[in-house]
Amino acid sequence: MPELPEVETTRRGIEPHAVGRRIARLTVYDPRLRWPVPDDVPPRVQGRIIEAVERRSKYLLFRLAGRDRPARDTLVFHFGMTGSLRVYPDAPPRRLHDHVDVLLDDGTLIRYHDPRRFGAMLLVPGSGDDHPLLAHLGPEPLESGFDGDYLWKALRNRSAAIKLALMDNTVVVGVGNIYANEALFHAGIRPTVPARKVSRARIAKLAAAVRTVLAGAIDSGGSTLRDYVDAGGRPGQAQLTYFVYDREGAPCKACGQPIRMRRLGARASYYCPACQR
DNA sequence: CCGACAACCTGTGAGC
DNA sequence: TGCTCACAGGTTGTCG
Repeated sequence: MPELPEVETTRRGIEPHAVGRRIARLTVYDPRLRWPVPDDVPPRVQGRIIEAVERRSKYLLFRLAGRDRPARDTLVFHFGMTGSLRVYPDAPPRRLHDHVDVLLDDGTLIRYHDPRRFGAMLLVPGSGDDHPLLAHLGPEPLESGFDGDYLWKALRNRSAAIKLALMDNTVVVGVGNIYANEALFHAGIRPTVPARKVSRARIAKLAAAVRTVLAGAIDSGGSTLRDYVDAGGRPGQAQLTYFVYDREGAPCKACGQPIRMRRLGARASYYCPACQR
């Protein structure tokens, strides 16, 4: 499910229900996620106030106020491929693959659901900025640190295919397989080109395309291919705007040529042979 | 250092 | 109808 737009859409759906509320109870029904949820997470989280719901990369971060002393901690979720976090005014019956319930003091329930269990939930001290998962992340693509100059400098010595480099979290965060394909289409760059061979001007175009593609997908409520729903259970619409992803053989929306698919690494890569050089 | 690949899981759709 | 296989939004870890 989730690249940056889906996580951000989820964050926006949860934030108004959660900020300022106290966690009444955290229940782990099935701790088997990417890393097993430690037994001490519920007692360490219960009774604490959620001060903010933020996003870094594809991680959703609940900032928890200190219970007695002012130390803050962060409850981190990652959605893997099929994870989703939903808000319910009243708890519905549990379903298969529901893993965690976060019950708030006004009765609101936030429930984590993840069939494939590639997702994670962990409690990290403080802001978590120095945690191994978060410490080495590149810039946020929608913030000011990410622009054509930055991306050119980050890629100018990389021999890997541009699409693989764009999906590298140390270069820029949040760009997964779908939006890497889409951004490269809008920039007119073939996914297989070595990153360092792309001109500075075309890299600038790519940085702009990453931003517009991600921002547009957030506006559309994210992409729903199969599982993804937002915090209110609604599917996204961004998949309706794809130019290349999962469109092998279909005509390019710009020039009519059939879209092609190649595997790069183990990931399907889609491109227009005429528009992308 | 880098790249290639397997691994972690379940569900679904295609093909036979 | 039912079996088997390939593949799916992500990331980590290992090997060469």
